[in-house]
Amino acid sequence: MEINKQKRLKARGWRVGSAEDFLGLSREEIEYIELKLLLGEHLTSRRRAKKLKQVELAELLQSSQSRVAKMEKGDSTVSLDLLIRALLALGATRRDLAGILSSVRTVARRPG
Amino acid sequence: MEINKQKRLKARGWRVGSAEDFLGLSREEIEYIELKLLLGEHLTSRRRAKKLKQVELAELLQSSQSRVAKMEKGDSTVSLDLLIRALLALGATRRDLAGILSSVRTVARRPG
DNA sequence: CCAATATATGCCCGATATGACATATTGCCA
DNA sequence: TGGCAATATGTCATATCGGGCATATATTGG
Repeated sequence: MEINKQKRLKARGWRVGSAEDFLGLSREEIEYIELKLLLGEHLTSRRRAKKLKQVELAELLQSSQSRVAKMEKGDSTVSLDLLIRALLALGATRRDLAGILSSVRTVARRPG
Repeated sequence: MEINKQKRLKARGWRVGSAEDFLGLSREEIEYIELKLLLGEHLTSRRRAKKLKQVELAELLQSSQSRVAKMEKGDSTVSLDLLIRALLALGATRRDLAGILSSVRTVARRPG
């Protein structure tokens, strides 16, 4: 687990601090978080592909711009449910979702 | 969409009745429900593969037998979140999940 | 066919996610 | 650099989810 990932996760609300340090996260927890980030990233690209702004997608989903922003960022207050329903609403099929899940998340990495 | 599926879905709490008939469900709604059923079925088989009873899995998940039963049946009060976390807790990886999603659900069918 | 065991269903109430709003931050282009 | 559009973040009330219990219904072994 590299430093960059740690930063990205710690950045948002993931209760990682205090007693239980980051490295104390169990495999499931990590996979779960990765899942969210992954789905969020794909939501962004699907939205962009349709030339929609967050506000417009929000309208489509009967939600709000702020919530869409949180979805795309994998905020801790957003459920997989919402994320998946959003993707479905943008036309993704079950197989598309499968493709997303099996894809490898590319994390920006500093040279060296 | 065959009769069997309709029955299975209507059986549980899916608000399908009254005004909006089953056929009125949108593609997303259908995919969403299928997703749950699919994940639920795989949860059952993973649990069985580990020779666990629902009570035992419940304990593992810090949940209750009744909730596990509902997960496995794709009850409407169960979120994808819970289902996926349960699968992760049983050792499934993101790729495993992807495999599940892309699999085709086999529905029992009467001969003839 | 009967117990015993496993699973399913219904309900309640406390926990958490959600939409909405206000506001801050970023990104873009002249 | 300024100014505007887009996105991000914080907070709150309400709606929905989740654990737990009671009980009904399967399923299994004798």
